[in-house]
Amino acid sequence: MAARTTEPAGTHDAPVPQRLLAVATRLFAERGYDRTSVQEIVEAAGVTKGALYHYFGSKDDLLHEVYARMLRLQQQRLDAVAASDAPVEERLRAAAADVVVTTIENLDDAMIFFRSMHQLSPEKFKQVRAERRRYHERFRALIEEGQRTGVFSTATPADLVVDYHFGSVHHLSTWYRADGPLTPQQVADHLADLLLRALRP
Amino acid sequence: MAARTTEPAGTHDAPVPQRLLAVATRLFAERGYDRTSVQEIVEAAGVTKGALYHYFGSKDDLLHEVYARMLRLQQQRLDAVAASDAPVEERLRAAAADVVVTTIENLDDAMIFFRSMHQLSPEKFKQVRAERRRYHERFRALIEEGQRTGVFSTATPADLVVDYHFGSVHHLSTWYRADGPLTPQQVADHLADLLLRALRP
Amino acid sequence: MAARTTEPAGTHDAPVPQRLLAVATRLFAERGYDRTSVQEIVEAAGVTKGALYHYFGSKDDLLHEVYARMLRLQQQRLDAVAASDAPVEERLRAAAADVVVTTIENLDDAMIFFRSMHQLSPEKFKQVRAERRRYHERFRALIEEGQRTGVFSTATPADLVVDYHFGSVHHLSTWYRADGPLTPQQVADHLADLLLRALRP
Amino acid sequence: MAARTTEPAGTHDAPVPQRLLAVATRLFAERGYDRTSVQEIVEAAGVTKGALYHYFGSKDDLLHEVYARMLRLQQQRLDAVAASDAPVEERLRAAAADVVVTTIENLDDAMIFFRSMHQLSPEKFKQVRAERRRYHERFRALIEEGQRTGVFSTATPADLVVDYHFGSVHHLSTWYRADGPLTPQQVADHLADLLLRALRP
DNA sequence: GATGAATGAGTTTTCATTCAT
DNA sequence: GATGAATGAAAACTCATTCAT
Repeated sequence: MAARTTEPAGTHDAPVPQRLLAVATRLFAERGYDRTSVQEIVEAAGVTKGALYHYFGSKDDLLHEVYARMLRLQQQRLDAVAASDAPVEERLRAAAADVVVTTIENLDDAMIFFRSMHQLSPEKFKQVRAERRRYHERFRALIEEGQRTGVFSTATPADLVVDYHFGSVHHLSTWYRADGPLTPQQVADHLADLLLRALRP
Repeated sequence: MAARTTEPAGTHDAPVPQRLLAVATRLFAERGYDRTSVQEIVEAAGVTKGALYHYFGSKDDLLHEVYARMLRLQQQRLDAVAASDAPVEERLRAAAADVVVTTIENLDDAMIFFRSMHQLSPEKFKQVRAERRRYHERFRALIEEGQRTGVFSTATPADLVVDYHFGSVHHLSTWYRADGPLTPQQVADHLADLLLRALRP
Repeated sequence: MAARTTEPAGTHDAPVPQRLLAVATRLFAERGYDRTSVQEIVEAAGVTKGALYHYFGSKDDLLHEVYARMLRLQQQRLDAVAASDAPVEERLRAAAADVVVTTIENLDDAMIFFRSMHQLSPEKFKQVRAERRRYHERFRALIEEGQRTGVFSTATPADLVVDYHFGSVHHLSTWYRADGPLTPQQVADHLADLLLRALRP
Repeated sequence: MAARTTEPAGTHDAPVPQRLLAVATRLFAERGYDRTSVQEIVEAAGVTKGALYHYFGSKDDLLHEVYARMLRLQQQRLDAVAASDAPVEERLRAAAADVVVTTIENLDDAMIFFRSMHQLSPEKFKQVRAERRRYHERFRALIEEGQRTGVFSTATPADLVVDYHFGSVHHLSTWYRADGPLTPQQVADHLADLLLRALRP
């Protein structure tokens, strides 16, 4: 927490590629991918276009990098939570809350994730979707486990439950404001609670 | 319902403005607003650029029209449902399910709605957001009514519950496929059920 | 002949597409296709880039148009000459001389033809090559006719004779100068004569 | 001849400058000078840009080197042939055939020679043209000698005869295929024969 | 009402070359 | 000898919009 003040890491005098990525993330979140020009990115990062293309093959690569970073982070956190030996409802609650906190803490990435995915090149899009699906499946497995063991209601297909919850995660970037009344953890607890309550038998 | 076969209304030989709007809706949903050129729209509609600019002041106007149509439709349906004198849980269930069905039946509009809102000009954006807020408030009022009368749990702020549910509605355009296993009504029933179950005291 | 002074037709205030084509032809011949920028073309033609792309789909299209014009002209002249009922050696001599005169009279086109063919897009390249082949075959048929009837020597395959002659035509753009000692017709007569002498039995 | 298998000399692990030159020759012939980037050359040669600029002052230098190599080779072969004391028609036949064989054996160089000459810097262009002219003059001297001594017809200026023959040599890179029906020597014999037949008094 | 030629500022990307290490 | 990061100018092409007809 000490070093982190207002600007995202890597904005000041970090190595060029990191600086470019940090700046691009901010701009993509602010104005959208298509409305952010390469020119704006390099100006904000204080380098030339040549430098950008030295490190990234295309504007699309920059976007993909944002996704890769996010996917890596989320998969790794979910794996950690799901592997604990707590009861399944606690594992699900932890996972559901954790993805909310992580999303809020990286709200720029999240906004880009949900809004600009279809602007990736088709092949990169496929790749991201595949990784995303793996993530969803891990999450769904928790719900199915609870349904099998009678802890959760089977009234709703697990698939749909997953989409229900991730819809609300997705939506966070639309309404959550850091200066609002609730801390990330409070929001996370509420949303996880809603999920668990909906699953009561 | 009778007339709806395969093509969206207004594609064939409807009056020019409707035809333009229908074509633009499809293209915006398919490739995104920024990636759809005015040229593509007029070609697909079989008219010239001059004709488009005769009826619409700008490309942005076309997008705004999509929003206006959707907002009008949803507000009107919610008003109808909320005004009934059924018990509050039934009114909420009906409203929650109805917005799902309506969204699925206008999935192109919905996709555009959630994905391209920030591409509206600032003033139109504000206008749309304001109408959207009114809609949410109406919906929230139902939840608050249930909470006041003890029918719904007060564990979660009504605000958050609304966002929870609309997150899942928003998300529909990401995963719902017409050729999937569930009909729009079945999805709607499940999602409304999840909401009501989460609200059980 | 009256109107033709120094500038190629269509340079002054001809319709925009013709003007663009005339200017592009000159520049492509002067500096080569790759070294001629679209910017230079539109500046020389006194229009904007948008106008160019209104009429031509790409820079490549402009190049293709030069080829199409040249191919049309040559094929039509060869057809006329070959269809006469003069003895075969006279028809061959006329064809051989005519292609030289035509080439010299359109030396810019010819230079582009031989130097920039491989810079066409692959599909257009194939198309041009196919038309070119038809032309060569028509020419070869004359030689084969003479060989069959004993007028020409059969020492050399007709194929090779065609390539021999067209090599020299191709080469014209490398060495011929309008201010040199020989008129186009004189050069044509000499080259046709060399061909006919080489074919004496 | 013994060592020549499939790859051009200097491709495998020859010293860096030779490797660069071999790779550049292949790429220039394949895609043309302007369409070959320095990056592609160094990648194909397995070295870095720095290395290239260590040995060659510019991309243009690389092209010039191809020309210098070709010109050295041809001049030296013509000198050898022309210096023999055989009758002039035999010397001319030998020279005419030899340049064909040499060109076919170095078809990449030949293609670059005729197609990319005007892409040299002006000063190098002049230099190459001057050497080329010397070569042509040596060749023309043979024809003039034959004309003076009555062995060759004087119907055509010697100049034009030279251009006629070199046109066909130039043209080889356009049509000759190693897997075609004729060996290089057969092609050479035919073309030399055509030249000699055309020169019969 | 409607056309389509034309604009001009914009887009992403490429590239030969340099230079501190 | 050799590296590879960085430059800066230029490349082809796109696009929403306007306007004389």
